[in-house]
Amino acid sequence: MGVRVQSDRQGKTQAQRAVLELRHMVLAGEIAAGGRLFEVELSEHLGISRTPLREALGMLEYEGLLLRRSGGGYEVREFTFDDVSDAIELRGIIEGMIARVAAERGVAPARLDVMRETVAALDTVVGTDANDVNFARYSELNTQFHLALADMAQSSVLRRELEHVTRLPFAAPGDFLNIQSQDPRFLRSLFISQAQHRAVLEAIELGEGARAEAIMREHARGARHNLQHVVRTDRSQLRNIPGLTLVDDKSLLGVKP
Amino acid sequence: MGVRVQSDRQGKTQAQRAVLELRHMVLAGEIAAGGRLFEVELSEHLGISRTPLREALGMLEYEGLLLRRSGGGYEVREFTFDDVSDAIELRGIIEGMIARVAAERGVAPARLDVMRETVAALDTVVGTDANDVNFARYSELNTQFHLALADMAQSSVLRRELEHVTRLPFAAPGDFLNIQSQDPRFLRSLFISQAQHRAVLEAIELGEGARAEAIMREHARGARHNLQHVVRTDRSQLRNIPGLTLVDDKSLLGVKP
DNA sequence: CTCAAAACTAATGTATACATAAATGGTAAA
DNA sequence: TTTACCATTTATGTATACATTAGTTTTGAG
Repeated sequence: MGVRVQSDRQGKTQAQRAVLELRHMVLAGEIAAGGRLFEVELSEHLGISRTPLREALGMLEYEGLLLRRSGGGYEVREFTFDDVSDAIELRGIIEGMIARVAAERGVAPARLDVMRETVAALDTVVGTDANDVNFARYSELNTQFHLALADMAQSSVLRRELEHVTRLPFAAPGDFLNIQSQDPRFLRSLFISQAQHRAVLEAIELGEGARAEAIMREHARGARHNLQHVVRTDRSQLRNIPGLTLVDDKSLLGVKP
Repeated sequence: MGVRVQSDRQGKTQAQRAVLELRHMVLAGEIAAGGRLFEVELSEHLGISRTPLREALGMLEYEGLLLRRSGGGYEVREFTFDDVSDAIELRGIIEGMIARVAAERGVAPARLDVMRETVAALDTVVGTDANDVNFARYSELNTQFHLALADMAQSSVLRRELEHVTRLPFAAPGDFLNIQSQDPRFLRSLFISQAQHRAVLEAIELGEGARAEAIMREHARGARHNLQHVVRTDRSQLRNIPGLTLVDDKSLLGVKP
């Protein structure tokens, strides 16, 4: 799944390391949305030959960050605000299907235990007061929760598709947790989110497929709400959401305040 | 979308042509599921250097047909019966979301007209009697219908995701239309399918998002029913479904007759 | 001045050689 | 017999040179 942990930085091959570097360059705005990528220039910049660089470009195309041009070469993909919104919702749709399938087919006790432990740990982290939230730990456990969920359907097709969607910047479950906001609505959303974690675990345990699906779809809506909250009240926080620099200004301006 | 038309055969580059050839080799069973692919051997076999061959292998990994091995290199992905089933259902889930979003956001009249014409053409092709079906034309128009639907949400994220899913063999809308069956249940499924085409068009026109979504989800179920029908009554037809050679025998045997 | 064709330059696609890592086979020790 | 180690072979990763295509500039005609 699109989880950007530090250990990814030590890629095994030059191509993999180039992926990390190029991704960073794009997300940092060093190459603008719509901007072309030139192989010779980039390979010199990264100090590698064109061969692994080309491989890296292909991988980033798979991730959805780059587009192939009809005449060859790549450009950085530009997103609209709706794209961001759709990607988040799509994640919810697929996680919803995963949760339903897990509920319908049943889950091995060991896998349920993993999720139970994660949910219990999340409960301790969230606390009972908005000032009582360990954000870093929450983010970590949130990721674990979503990884555990991805495995629950025991379906390589579903896992792979979820992985594909969440490779987009802004589409992974934890991509909105870097927002620095003291607005109580934002902080309160964590409580709601955790309630949904608990609820979907219960729905799966009880074999309630439709309920599980509905909960996960609504769960993703939380990220969409947070996105809208940021756009409306504090746009400086957009820099804390990966990939938002790639969204065109026109569609951001068009978001109703 | 995963539409395999003949014009794809003339790839612009050697890498693209290698993709076509390799895909064929895998789907024809020339390389078995789980089997390794060796670059030097394949490049000699295809008469190209390793460079475009490597590019082609990467593209087929993106399609989901090949898996990357931890020590490098690729192997052909093996599927279970459930994988096939899940892929079909997942397509329905995503097409369902597309239909809902189209209904919710509205669709430009020109796009609606395209779909109206396609549905009308499908009506003439399906006829009123099971013996009165022009299969080749149906298949063509069915593809057009699904392409038109993919465009209707006007969402690059959704279109791209649908494209990704349907790149899998057996997951594209037309992948079950090569089944040669005189069983009236199979033939009748075309009538039902076409009724669903009509219904989803109407739902989108009327802005009925939930209805549109439900119809497309059920629509994909038709392909799952046809798959089960074939497995239970006439397994010789499995060769007419792309990618079924890649499904492990064990899970095929496990399908209840 | 505009447009089309030709010439030139830059970028991408491909082949090949070299470097590095993975896999295989043989041998010795427990 | 099994396991570990080492040497050899094979396969993949990378660099570089060459071939082909795309893009830009220049020139000439109407």
